Amino acid sequence: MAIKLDKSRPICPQIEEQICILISNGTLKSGEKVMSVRELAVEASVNPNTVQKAFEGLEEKGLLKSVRGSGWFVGENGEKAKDIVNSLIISQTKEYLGRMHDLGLSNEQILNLLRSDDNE
Amino acid sequence: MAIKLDKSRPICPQIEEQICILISNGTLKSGEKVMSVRELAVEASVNPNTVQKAFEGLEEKGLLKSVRGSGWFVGENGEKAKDIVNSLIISQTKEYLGRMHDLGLSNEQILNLLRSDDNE
DNA sequence: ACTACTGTACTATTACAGTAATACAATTTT
DNA sequence: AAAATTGTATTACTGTAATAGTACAGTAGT
Repeated sequence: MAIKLDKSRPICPQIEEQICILISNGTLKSGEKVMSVRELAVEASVNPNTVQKAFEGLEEKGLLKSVRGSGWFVGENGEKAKDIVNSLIISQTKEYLGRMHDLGLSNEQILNLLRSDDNE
Repeated sequence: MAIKLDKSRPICPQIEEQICILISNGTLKSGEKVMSVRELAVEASVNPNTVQKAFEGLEEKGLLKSVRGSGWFVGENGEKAKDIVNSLIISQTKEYLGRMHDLGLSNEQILNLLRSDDNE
């Protein structure tokens, strides 16, 4: 379960996002146990408190549930994860398009830019 | 000179970015005087110190220059602004594509998504 | 039972961005 | 000359994110 983080952005939501992705694409399955708070903290070179907070956020969303003393487990509602990932895709795309428009690009210019980026 | 800011992100670099755009697209011309630190702070509902910091950043980049007691003026090198805007476009596009890949989208899926977003 | 692991809770500390208020210096305007 | 406006500098405060350290509670394996 590799977690890659961008240290220049808030870490907690990034952890939530990554786990959400792993659930949505089936890498983490319903009922499955996930890495412990301390374990993931070491792997991601992050403070256990930060991981704890992220897991609690995912619990509120119904993606994880905790069993005290035993561990954290993936929730039963796998579709929820896909919904969240989709909304992330949409919101981040809107944000990106807005920025590009601010920077003076038309929709067509944006598409051309992305097409050329494919060939790198 | 309208400045629109996203309060959920660091303000200082946003101000720098917006001014840079205004210079690159010719809204602000070489030698022209820009709004005063205090004036812009009021217009953008932001602290004067933050504007001051942003202007100093733009001075380092050669886009603005200050005359004590008189005001801030647009520098002579208009091409520099365009270069900076272009590098912003490229870096933010790379970042966006990276995020979308993390979220499980292929290049083709991203292009389709953006094409459909055009028709909103 | 014991040990090791787990989640949970709490306080203190650090770092950073932005705010707030004030004072001073230089130029422009009147 | 005086007043107003500008840039500049300094200090203190606030809110937030993350770290650090510690302690406690529940579970699992031996």
